[in-house]
Amino acid sequence: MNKQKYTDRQMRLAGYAKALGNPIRVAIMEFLAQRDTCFFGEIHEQLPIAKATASQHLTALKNAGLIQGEIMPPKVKYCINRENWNEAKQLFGTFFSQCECHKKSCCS
Amino acid sequence: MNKQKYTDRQMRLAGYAKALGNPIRVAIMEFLAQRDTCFFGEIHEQLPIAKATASQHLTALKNAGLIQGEIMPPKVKYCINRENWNEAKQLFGTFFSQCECHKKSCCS
DNA sequence: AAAATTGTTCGTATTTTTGCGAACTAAAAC
DNA sequence: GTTTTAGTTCGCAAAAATACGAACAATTTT
Repeated sequence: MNKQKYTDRQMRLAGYAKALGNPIRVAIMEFLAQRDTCFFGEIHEQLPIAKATASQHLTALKNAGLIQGEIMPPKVKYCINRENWNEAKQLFGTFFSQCECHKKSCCS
Repeated sequence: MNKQKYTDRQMRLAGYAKALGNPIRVAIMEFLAQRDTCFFGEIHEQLPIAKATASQHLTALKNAGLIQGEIMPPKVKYCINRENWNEAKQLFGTFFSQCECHKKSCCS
């Protein structure tokens, strides 16, 4: 029974991936990446979903650590969480460089 | 109602991300990346889950396009799908370079 | 031919995700 | 103080993900 549990790094990578595993959330992140200030309303305007649903997706991204919210009554400004974004960037970078699939050596 | 639907690129990125949105599947991909030939049994050996569950996760990765299976009776050999792996690598690379968060300009 | 090996599929149960409208909260504007 | 504005949270329903054991299929071995 040498079943090894996955590592903390794998957990973190999976967590970020899961957060990005939905086209709406990808669109939100890209929208945030392009603009300096993003109020909820601006974000919601771009999306073909109800306000409540948009709020949920933002909460999911926030819980994953990819964004952060700042309350500016009566608005809420969201922005990318730089620290975690960079961690995710690094994790995915390392992940994808594990297999240099242009070489014939990987996968027969 | 200028709600724009997400793009095909965003869909593809989200699809790959969703497939990687689970630590077991991340572990499977990393295991495959390290070895040239991987039979189901070898993969399952590494995982703390039932055979049926492992098979499901492999099917999920295969449906996402990240791996491919080759039947070698009575075994099945899995390997990374190089073409799609490279597409995913490129998609994530582009995605994460959209916001150079070391600059102060992004997110206040 | 019978038995063993190697995985997949089926059936089921539990949990999580997704989405919406309605109700709610908090500050701003009037 | 009442009304607007801007979002969040609640409650619900439907769908998808996760996990397992049992049954099944296909080839190899005996």
